[in-house]
Amino acid sequence: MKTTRRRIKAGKDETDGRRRRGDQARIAVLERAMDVASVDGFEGLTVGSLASDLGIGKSNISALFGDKATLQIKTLDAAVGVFIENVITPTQAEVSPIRRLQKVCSGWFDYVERRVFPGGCVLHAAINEYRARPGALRDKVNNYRNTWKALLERTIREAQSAGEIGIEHGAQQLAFKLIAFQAASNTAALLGDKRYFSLGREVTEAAIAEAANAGPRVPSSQSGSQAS
Amino acid sequence: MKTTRRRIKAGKDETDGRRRRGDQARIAVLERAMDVASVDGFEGLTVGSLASDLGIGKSNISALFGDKATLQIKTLDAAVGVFIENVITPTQAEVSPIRRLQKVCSGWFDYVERRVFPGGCVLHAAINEYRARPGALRDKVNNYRNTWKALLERTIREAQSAGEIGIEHGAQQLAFKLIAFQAASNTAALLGDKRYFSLGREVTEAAIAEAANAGPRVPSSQSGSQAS
DNA sequence: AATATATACGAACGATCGTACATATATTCA
DNA sequence: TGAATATATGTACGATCGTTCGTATATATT
Repeated sequence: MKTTRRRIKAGKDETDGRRRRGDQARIAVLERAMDVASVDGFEGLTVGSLASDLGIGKSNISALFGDKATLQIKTLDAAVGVFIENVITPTQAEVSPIRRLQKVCSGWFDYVERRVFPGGCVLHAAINEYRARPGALRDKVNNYRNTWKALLERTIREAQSAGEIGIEHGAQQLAFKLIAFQAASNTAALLGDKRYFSLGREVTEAAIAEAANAGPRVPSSQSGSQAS
Repeated sequence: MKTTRRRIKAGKDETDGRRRRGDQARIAVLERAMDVASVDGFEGLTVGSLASDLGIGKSNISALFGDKATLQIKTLDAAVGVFIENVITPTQAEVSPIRRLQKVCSGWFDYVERRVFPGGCVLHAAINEYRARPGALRDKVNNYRNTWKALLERTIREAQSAGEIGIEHGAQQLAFKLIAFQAASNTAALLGDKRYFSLGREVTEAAIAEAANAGPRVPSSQSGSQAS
């Protein structure tokens, strides 16, 4: 089931039986590593526990990936690939920029709610783990974050060019809000705060709808003001 | 300098020289542990590096705190104490609920910008580290998060009762937005994204001002449809 | 002065960490 | 066929992990 939920496509050398075997072994390691990293962090990855989880030897993992730093990088790349495949790719067919924006946002909430990764959004996991730690992984995470930022901002600007969103709304500002709602919803989901998670969905839709000045208000939102 | 920036008050037994000595030693350890935890996480705390940083023996730390789990808990408690002292306490004198809300929010941004902790807001650090990891620390972190949530929501409701904010605005919804802006601003600050950090300040002020329907617009953007 | 308590130190333990090395097996290529 | 390549295994190494033990020092209590 996890195998059908996501899949890393095998490498090019599908003719060479040796590399095919190795690629499948690497994929198996990465599938497990992504789940572990999303929960315990990329620094929480250990060759030993990974090997015992998969029933193989530590030295095999070392042989497949070289050293641990490479394993972490490959795991991050693979995880972002899964993120793209689950959140971004399904929305590219939509021609209307604002509807593409709506779809990619609602798709993000679905992706978290479906627990594609047991630790929630792997991008937020990586960002928060390396936000204050210099190194190659932080640079890589920062690049991925900037890519996600750019995608949202570009889509918003396209919607402005298409007249779907008034130009008086700052694209950066709306993108910031959407990213902020995602960050808070991610932790809310994992901490079991269902109310705040669904609030994240609501205010996200409302923010987009408000930018498109045909926007309906957020549904009164005053659904009983009890705290948790 | 850091010593003046924050300070853990010594224990009760100030008469007993032994306990006074031990309390100061514990404080020294915790001061360092808080900084490390805010950057490398509470799981990144190690007795060995902590001891060598402070020029003392590992066994001394063990003797002072018992085991590592206790050290982590004490570090979290101390860090939250610093958070409260820096963000919450200075605002309690303000009688107007909405101005108290404004102050506590702008105080949070100051606290992150001043790097009271080198890793940014220690509460967000802890939340993201333990969001998916069962255990005593996660429960503790969740309680602290709920306390912060409750403080914001309560202040908003008090502002509503005082007529400073219309009751048509959901207290939970506004609190969610403020917390979300904080989460995104925290990572932005630490990743060097100054633009997004200042955007966090702006949209926070705008969200509060908009709730108070006397709210001025956020400069040049976020205008148009004023909320009901 | 004698006893008790709490902090400090140093050495050592078993466990796990990442890594290296020698070796075996599977697959390809000449 | 034999040589070359890539994956797999097992063992071992040094480093660091958290923790324990015995002991020394400082302070308090009697």
